[in-house]
Amino acid sequence: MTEPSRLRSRPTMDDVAAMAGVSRGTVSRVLNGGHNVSRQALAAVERAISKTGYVVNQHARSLVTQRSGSVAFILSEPQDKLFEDPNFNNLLRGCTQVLAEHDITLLLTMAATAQDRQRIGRWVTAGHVDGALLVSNHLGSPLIAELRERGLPFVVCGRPLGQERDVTYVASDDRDGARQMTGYLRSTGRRRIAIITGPLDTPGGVDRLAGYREIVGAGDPDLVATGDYTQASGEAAMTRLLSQAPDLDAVFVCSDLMAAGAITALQRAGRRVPEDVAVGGFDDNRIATTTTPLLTTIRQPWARQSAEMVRLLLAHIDGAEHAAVILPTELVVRDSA
Amino acid sequence: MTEPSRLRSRPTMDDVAAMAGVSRGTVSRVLNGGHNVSRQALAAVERAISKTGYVVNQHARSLVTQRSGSVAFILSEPQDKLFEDPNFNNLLRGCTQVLAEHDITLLLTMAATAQDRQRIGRWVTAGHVDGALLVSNHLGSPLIAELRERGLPFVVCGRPLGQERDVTYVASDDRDGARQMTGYLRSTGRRRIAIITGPLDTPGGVDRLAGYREIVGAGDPDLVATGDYTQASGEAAMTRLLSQAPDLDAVFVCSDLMAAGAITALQRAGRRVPEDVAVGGFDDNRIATTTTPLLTTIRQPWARQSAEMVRLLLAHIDGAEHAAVILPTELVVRDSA
DNA sequence: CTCCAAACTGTGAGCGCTCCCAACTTCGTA
DNA sequence: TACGAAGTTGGGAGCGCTCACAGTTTGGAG
Repeated sequence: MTEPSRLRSRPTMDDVAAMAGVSRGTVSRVLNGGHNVSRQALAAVERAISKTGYVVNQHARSLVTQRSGSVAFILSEPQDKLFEDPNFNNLLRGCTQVLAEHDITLLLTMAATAQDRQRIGRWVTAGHVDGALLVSNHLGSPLIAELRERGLPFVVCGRPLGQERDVTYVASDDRDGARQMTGYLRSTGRRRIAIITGPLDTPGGVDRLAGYREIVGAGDPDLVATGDYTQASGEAAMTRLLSQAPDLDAVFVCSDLMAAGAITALQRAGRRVPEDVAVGGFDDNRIATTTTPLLTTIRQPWARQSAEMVRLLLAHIDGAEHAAVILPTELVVRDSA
Repeated sequence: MTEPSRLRSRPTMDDVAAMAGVSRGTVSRVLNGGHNVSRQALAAVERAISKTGYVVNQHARSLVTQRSGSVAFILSEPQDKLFEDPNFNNLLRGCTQVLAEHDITLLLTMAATAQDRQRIGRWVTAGHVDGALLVSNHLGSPLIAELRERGLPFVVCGRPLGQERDVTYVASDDRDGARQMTGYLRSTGRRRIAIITGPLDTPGGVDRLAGYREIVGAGDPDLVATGDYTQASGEAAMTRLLSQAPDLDAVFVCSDLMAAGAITALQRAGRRVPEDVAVGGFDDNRIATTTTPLLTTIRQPWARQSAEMVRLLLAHIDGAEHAAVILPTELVVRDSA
């Protein structure tokens, strides 16, 4: 039997203190900013730290500070979608970066099943994280209630349908974005404007549909199809629309990824984009500039979104009240409409 | 000033013990399997736990057990690639699942920059995790040396080029897979077989190229191009090959994602697949069944790969010796070759 | 009825750290 | 010369838990 490596016990503050010829207290002060420590004590401690290879024991520290120095990024979405959708990418990158500036680590966890959710609920409450960023919550997601009950600070990305009261969230103005796009399509002379929505139990699903309806009115049900934000679903939905309403001359697709799929379907059906059918997307992520033609879309401010989420979370951890932030969206005109 | 929620102190074991009318020790026993606890004590404690909403404080527990109950999944790859590549998805899902069976949480962290790596190095050593799964390591990745020095158990996914000694890793048999595919292409009568390799500082890059060369010999340098596993790079590499060697009649593309790009490039150049040019991929992930034509490829055993990685990591945490596991690959014939 | 093993329970020590307070230096100034 | 302020230092208490060990109860065998 070899000695398990984790038992080869790491140096503690006392070891460092002894080597530096100072007390534990002084070492602690050095570790926490070095205030009120003399020049030579500081130097001695730093030398001892690098000689011993000392690293603070986070569990001991957290036990007393009641802070872990990490926050969770909780995704409640089947993994496939996560990995296909560039928006998550943008959001994750943004949050990681902003948090790193505060020296806080972001931990990504996935809650695909009810069992996962339970494990994560216990996990976050056990003190592993100081707060959580909740992404991709469908209507009635039990995670919100669970976290609230457990008293963990959290911020939701997107409007938490039916649970807006007393939760902090950051959303982009989906409804207005949809209005802008639909209005733009109409302003270019299109009259049979279809829509491919996201899942109707997500804010991006219902709010963008609502914005669209504000412009076109109740409209023709044959002009409405629903996807699940994946490229394949966009393609399928477009095919469906084409058979339901062959005379459509524009389509507002509620995500760029689905729009890419829709363009594929249109072209396969022999329709020219934008001559025969104008296509508008939503998101303005990487994929919008790789389609042929380039996608006219609504820009979501991902960087601001991440920054706001982190800001609100940190504020919330420090005891701030609940807040909701709605970020403006912007029409980006390219070639597809 | 409101009271920060984290200070609204959670119930402790003593609270539970008091309510249940037992001692701290008995509560601890219940929490850790419930052995040697009388029926009524167990019931009383469980009632008290649910009434108080008690959740163990992981920091306190870890401080004494020296175990955190989580392991890190460390990705050293720019994020874009991560999110584009379905292989990571497969691997991540597999590992999460197997670890969950052991009630261990998987934490995903990304080490894109040198600064990230440093932060992660400190982070893992601070005791946040009991071990690490290292994914996508390029030649000379400093993370391996760093983790080894810090004494953290870890398992590498794929052969760690130049650092095979004393590190535990799980790889699939890249070389043999490449031999199988190249041999198959040749067996169907193809004579000008090109290759699009992965980056040559990764095991998948060099080993698959080596396998290819075992079959075709040193070959024509015009038949070799290198990509970075992204779809776009596959498309670009194929375009390059087509101009260097217009007479090629087959191409072995070292990842399915790149193969999808290559097919696009070929079709745009007016070559029929597989009639004019046969295309072989590598990975057999989701994308292989969405291309037209369906992709002939080499199956990597992702589920076994994840299971083996977790098994070895847990063993290593428990003090086992270093080990290397090579998993067999398998040819899957579909329509593209 | 006695005794011993087995089952169960309580308690103190201690994991490695931060925080606080008391004590001890220096100085500059009255 | 004396004295307070500011800077610096050491060390005790305690965060919430597990673990070892000692003590208590129970019950079956002798």
